[in-house]
Amino acid sequence: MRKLRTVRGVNDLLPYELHKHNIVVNAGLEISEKYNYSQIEIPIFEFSEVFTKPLGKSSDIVTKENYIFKDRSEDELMLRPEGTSGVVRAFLNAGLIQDLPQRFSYNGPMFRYERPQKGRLRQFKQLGVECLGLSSPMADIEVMSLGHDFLDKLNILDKITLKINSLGDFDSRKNYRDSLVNYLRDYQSKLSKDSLRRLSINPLRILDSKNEEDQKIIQNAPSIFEYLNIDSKTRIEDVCKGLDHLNIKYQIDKNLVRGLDYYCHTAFEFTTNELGTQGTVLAGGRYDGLSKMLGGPDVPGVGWAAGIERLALMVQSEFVNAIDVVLVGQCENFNYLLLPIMKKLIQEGIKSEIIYTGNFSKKFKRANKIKASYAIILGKEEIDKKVFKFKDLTSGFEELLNLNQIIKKLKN
RNA sequence: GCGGGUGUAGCUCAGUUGGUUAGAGCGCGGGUUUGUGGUACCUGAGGUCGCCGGUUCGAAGCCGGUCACUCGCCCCA
Repeated sequence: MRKLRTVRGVNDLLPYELHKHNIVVNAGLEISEKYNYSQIEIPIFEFSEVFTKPLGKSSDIVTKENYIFKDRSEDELMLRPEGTSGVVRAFLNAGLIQDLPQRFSYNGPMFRYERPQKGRLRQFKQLGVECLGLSSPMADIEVMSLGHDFLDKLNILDKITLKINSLGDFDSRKNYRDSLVNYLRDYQSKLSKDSLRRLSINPLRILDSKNEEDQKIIQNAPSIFEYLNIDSKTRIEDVCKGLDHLNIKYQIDKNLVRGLDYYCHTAFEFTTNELGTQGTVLAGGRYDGLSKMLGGPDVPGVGWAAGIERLALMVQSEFVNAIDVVLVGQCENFNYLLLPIMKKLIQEGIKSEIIYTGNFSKKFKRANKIKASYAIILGKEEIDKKVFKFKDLTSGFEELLNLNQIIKKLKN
């Protein structure tokens, strides 16, 4: 038979892998809930505008990485490449603007048509939080603290660095952008091909170029901090102050830029160097203009998204699928007698499996393989005496007991 | 979209300058064991050598193409 395969960059998740994903998701949802972020679920695809308007025409996510298609009614739809736009759209649709602030958490698959790499897939999962309706820098600090606690819960904080920057408000950013472009124009001949392209599309991106020549040029480039107006400047100072109060370590990275148009002011990334080039594990920032871009009223917002696959790669945890007890009968007919026994055990919260086939030898081999702790054995002798043989598979000790006695022992 | 590396059994990998029937370990099945597992021994199954084409008397190994994986770039979580 010819092997069927999955679509490139779209992977199966087998139990031992899903196990780590679940650790990540559960930790994220739990800590979010404690911070009073309520779980929300939004569609996996939307009208394309939901994403194209906020993300910006210059972003690759919109121009070349999208999964766009038309449905039977000729509506142009898009598989979601990220979560924030959809959450804000849902928030606006539900009229929750009447009841601010709103705090949401979400998790689920996102889709980007990219070249797959380690920690980067075409269908990948994100877990994120959004805090809507608070313009105070306190909200920025809050979501970063939440992200920090999340990574702490996963026991990977020692491998993580938090980098923050301010992109300023719209005016500051515009002024800075102009002066940066002005500066870079003088070096046009020396800039890398990629950066040259970015010069007209998204000049801020040149700041985090990995090209060595570019790096040299950038070193003497004007800094965003020189162009922050008072409001923007105090904001980033307040954010730093808050992090200090929480004893959260961070680095100011003036070259940290966000790729998506809707970001402003605070931008941050939790990164690791354990995952090769895909080091960003949780990232976000403030997006005060997003709601307006979607056609809604001005609503300030701040949030982040974390890559579940990337975090799962860092989590240390082995998948052990052990079982409390197996039930083995002497012959196939006894399986019927074992069914209600298994049901009872399961009702008592005891993980059980009847081993249906094979002779005793085979059944015990399987019991061993699936890491069973105990076996309940039912043969002719036991039926005559109206008991079960209960075996401790670690010690090999066997005794004749009735079901209630067995349950008592198993629950100890 | 661009560049590098890789592709042999379920998994990890050998396979000499191209040579006849492609191997190992682990795992899997059967047995030694007709009421008892782990250990040990015996034994068996499992391969279009990613795919297509070319060179050759002969290709797992060489050449071209293609697909997939992987690392980096772009981009991003």
